[in-house]
Amino acid sequence: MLEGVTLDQMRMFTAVAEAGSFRSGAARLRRAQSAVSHAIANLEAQLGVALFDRGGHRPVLTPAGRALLEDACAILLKVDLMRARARGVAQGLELELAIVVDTLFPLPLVAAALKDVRDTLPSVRLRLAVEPLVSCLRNTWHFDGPKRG
Amino acid sequence: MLEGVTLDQMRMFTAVAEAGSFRSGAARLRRAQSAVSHAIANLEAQLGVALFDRGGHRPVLTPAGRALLEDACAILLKVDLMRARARGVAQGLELELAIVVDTLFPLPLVAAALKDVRDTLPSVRLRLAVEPLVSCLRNTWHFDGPKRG
DNA sequence: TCCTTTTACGGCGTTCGTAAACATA
DNA sequence: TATGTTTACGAACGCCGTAAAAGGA
Repeated sequence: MLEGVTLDQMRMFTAVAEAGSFRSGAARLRRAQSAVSHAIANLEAQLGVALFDRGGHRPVLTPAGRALLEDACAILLKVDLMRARARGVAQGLELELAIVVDTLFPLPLVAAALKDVRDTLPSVRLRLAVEPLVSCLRNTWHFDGPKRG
Repeated sequence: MLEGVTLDQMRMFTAVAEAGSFRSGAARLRRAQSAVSHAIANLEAQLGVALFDRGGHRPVLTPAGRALLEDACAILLKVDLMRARARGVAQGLELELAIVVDTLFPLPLVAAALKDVRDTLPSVRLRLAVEPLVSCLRNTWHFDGPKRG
């Protein structure tokens, strides 16, 4: 409690912000309201900022809260991405991203995008095909999400 | 311990990776070696990946460890940035970033970078000076890390 | 009066530290 | 043998949940 913003605190924070109240935020995380209340209070103490305005019946984000909410969301997103990459590496299952672009689409944009993907997710194997758009409908296979286990 | 990667674990992880050993990593964080050992073991269990290869006398990063280390560093960086922004907002103290670039450096790049900074950190006041590089050495002040407290 | 948040208190889990056992060059 | 990591065990700290109190509409 002396040095430490926590990922759990951020999860509580985003849940409350999205749900609109401590109660529903707590319900979303299957936690008691008191736990959420404590966590948010601690987070506010850590940051030295009031995240919510408790003036009214429902808590409403302060300007600081709005700004910091973006940070929290971005951080949680990155954590999920890290876990996802770890799962991929752990299972040895090389995720594959197959992309088919029309011959008319500006290739440099695709190249730049793929480079970003490669930098962010080195474990993902990329495959690029440039074809007239009609053939896409015949050649691409159906994709319904990653298989588990 | 069933669901939760922790920021503390990531701090331990990066400290060990940078220091080159559990012992020196622990020393850097003012913690006992056992604490670091436990934390890293838990992190590995959470991610389902071996982060270090304990074959030799010194632990060495596995390929997965190298990849995930980048994620951890990026996350910790974002957390620090969030805390910094919170401090700025809390104290009302407008942080100021003074940048001096050589006259030969392509200005559009600087402009783009400053725009990004402005988008990410609206509370930071930016100041840009374009000067011949020699004057930098006289005008910039010494920087030896963030002050604490 | 109803709904929501905060506070009090007790239990539980996790983490940390000291110290001994183990492995490697 | 010396350096460094893991394991064992005891203690402390923090978090969560139940329940009662306080604040708005």
